[in-house]
Amino acid sequence: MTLTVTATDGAARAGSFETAHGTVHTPAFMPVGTRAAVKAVDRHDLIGVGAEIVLSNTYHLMLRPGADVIADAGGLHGFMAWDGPILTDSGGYQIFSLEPKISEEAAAFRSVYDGSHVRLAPEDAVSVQERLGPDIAMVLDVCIGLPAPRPAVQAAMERTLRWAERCLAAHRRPDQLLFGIVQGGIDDELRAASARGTAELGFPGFGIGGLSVGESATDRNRALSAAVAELPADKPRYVMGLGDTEGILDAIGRGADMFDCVLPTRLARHGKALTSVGDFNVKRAEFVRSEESLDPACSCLTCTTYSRGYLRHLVATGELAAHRLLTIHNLAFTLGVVAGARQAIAAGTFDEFRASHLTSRGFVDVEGTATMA
RNA sequence: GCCGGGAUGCCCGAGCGGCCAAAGGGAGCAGACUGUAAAUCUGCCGGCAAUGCCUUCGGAGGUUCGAAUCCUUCUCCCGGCA
Repeated sequence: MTLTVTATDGAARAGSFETAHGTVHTPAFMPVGTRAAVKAVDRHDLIGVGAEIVLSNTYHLMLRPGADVIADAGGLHGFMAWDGPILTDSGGYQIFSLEPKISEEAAAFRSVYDGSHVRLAPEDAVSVQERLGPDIAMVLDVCIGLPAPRPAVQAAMERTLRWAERCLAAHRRPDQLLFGIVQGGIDDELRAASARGTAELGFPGFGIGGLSVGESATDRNRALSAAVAELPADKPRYVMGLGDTEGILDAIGRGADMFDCVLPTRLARHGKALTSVGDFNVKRAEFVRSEESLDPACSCLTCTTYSRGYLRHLVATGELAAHRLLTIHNLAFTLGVVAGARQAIAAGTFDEFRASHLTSRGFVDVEGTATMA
């Protein structure tokens, strides 16, 4: 599998690659549907908002409803009625968020659903994902939070590399792409070594993980550059878990192609709207009688139909429609920025696009990193 | 008309002589959230020249070193009986 680069602008690039369920155009943002559902919305909403590929999760789905249930339902595509590309995370993020006991052999989790013991070895992550049937599976990596002492970061990175080999050896499905994952914290040398080692294994695509876990934007961008420099140009580079639009544009400017993040959907459920002129809490009393849309520059379902005053009311009263409507908008906003970047790269105006995005949202560029003004 | 219950901060509501500017909710305000244990969490929330002072617990008066808490009375609510 190859990423077809159709345009470049500096280090930024636009292109596409093929999966068993269709083409992914890059840069791409993937809404997160951890449990085979993007919270508060459904496939029609996702299509309406311009999502091309969605993400789901190995750990959660193997527990509920179980990989075999999903396999029997026609895989994730059949189960969740999404016939476009799907990527599943391997459970590596849960190694960070749920802090299982971890050995060279496997991660030993407690189920968040019933407390039972759950063992997840790299080979299990692969076989579960083969049963789930996403177009793209991820290797099981060891994601650690930052800041962390260098020896711990190095150990996680090296184990990730060993696990990547095991995942690759266990991988059977030819119709499924298995991406490797680069670790290494914010240490340039570790990042470079991780990227080199992962690239040598010959994956069709590469996750850059272990970022947006506590480090500064400056450090993240440096680590990103260090990783990208060692990755092949003809394979997609997926920055895992990065979702603020400033961070995404910083990463696109450094050659990243894919992103996913719960931020737009979670913020929506928490009543916060992302807009072209900055983010705000929709519940604010000042919007009680507002007839404006959330974002005058947005053409999503929510913005073309409902007023801020109405949305404020829905959020304030806890109406479930607020979750869907704000989720639709925040996804449309984020996907819109990425689509805008794609067009700007094609037009050779990526820097201007990024600069105007930062300015209107109240950010400034500090040595290549978006920083709040 | 009689008997009984009640009136607490923006709202609901605890407190029932000092540890009360007064629990707890809600509302309001602010903040967090980044490969989802998250429709979640945190802080503020009478006023001020502010390690202290001032004004608050229906109104007025009283008892007490000290009252949101006890007494008298007034007003208004609620329940029962006429």
